[in-house]
Amino acid sequence: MILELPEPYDFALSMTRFRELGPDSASIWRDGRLHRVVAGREVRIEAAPGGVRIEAPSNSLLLGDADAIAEGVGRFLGLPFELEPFREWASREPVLGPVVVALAGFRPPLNPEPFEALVIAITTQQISLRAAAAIRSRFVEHFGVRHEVAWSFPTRERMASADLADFDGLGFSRSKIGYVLGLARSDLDLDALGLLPDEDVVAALTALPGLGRWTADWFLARHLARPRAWPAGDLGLRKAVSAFYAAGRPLSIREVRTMGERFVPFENLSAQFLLMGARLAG
DNA sequence: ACCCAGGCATTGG
DNA sequence: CCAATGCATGGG
Repeated sequence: MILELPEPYDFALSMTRFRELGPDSASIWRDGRLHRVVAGREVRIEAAPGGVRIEAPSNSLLLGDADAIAEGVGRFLGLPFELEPFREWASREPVLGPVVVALAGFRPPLNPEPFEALVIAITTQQISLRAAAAIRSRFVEHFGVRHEVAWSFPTRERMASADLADFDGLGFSRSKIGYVLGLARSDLDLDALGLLPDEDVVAALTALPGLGRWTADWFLARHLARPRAWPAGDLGLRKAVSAFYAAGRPLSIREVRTMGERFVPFENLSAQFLLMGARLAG
C-alpha cells in the first residue's frame, strides 16, 4: 500500500539516522528500504511517488491490520510534525532559513513507542551513537522477537521480568541495567504521558532513576513530537548551535537553553533541522 | 595506549 | 549551589 506524505518528502534523507549513525536491529536499513516491526507485523518501507510504499505480510491486509500499520508507519515517519508553518516561519530566519531550504524533503522521524524511546535514550547517554547502537542491537536480539529481517523491540513486560544476569555480554553498564529494569518495573503509565503538558512529562520522567533532563527532552521531541521541546543539553545540538550561531565558540548548556528563545514556538523542528544541517555540513 | 562520544548519579566541597 | 569522578563500548 501507499502512504501519502505532504510534499516535499525525501525518504532517504529523512532516514539518515537509520542509514548512518544509529541504526539498531529493530530498525534496519537495507537496499533502500527500512525494515521494522509495526503493529506486530514486519513491514518494508521504501520511497514512492507522493510518499512511501509499505510492503507488509499479505495476510495482514485480510486481517484488517492495514489501518494500524499505516498509522504506525505514519508516526514513525514523523507525520505528526507540521512542517508547513515551520518552513513559513523559518523563511524569515537568516541562519536557519537556508538550512531548512537546503533540507527540503527532510521530515524528522519519531520513536513511536514510549518504552523504546526511553531505552534508546538510556543506551545513548554519554557514549557515541555507534557504540550505543551496537549495544542496543545486542539487547534487541537478546530480548526481542526475530521476524524476517528486523526484530521487534523488547517490550516493557518482557524487561520487567528480566534481571541483572540476563544482561551479561550486552555491554550495558551496571547503572544502565538498573535504569532499564527500574523503568520497566515502575508504575508510571507511559502512554498517559502524552496527555500531560511538557513540564509535567519532564517531572514524571526525571523522577525515575537514570532519566534526566536530556532524556526527558528527547522524549518530548522524538516521541511526543512536542513543538517546544529543546534538548539544550544534547552534545550534538550544542555543537550545531555553536557552529551556526556562535562562529564555533563552544557553548554551555545554559547558553544553548537560553538561545532556544530564538526559535519559539518551533524549538523542536529547529533543533532537528540544525542537527541535520550540521551533520550534512560536517 | 590513549581520548572522546547526542548523560546521569553519587560524592565532596 | 558547583566541581570531580566512574561508568561501558566503539572508533579515531
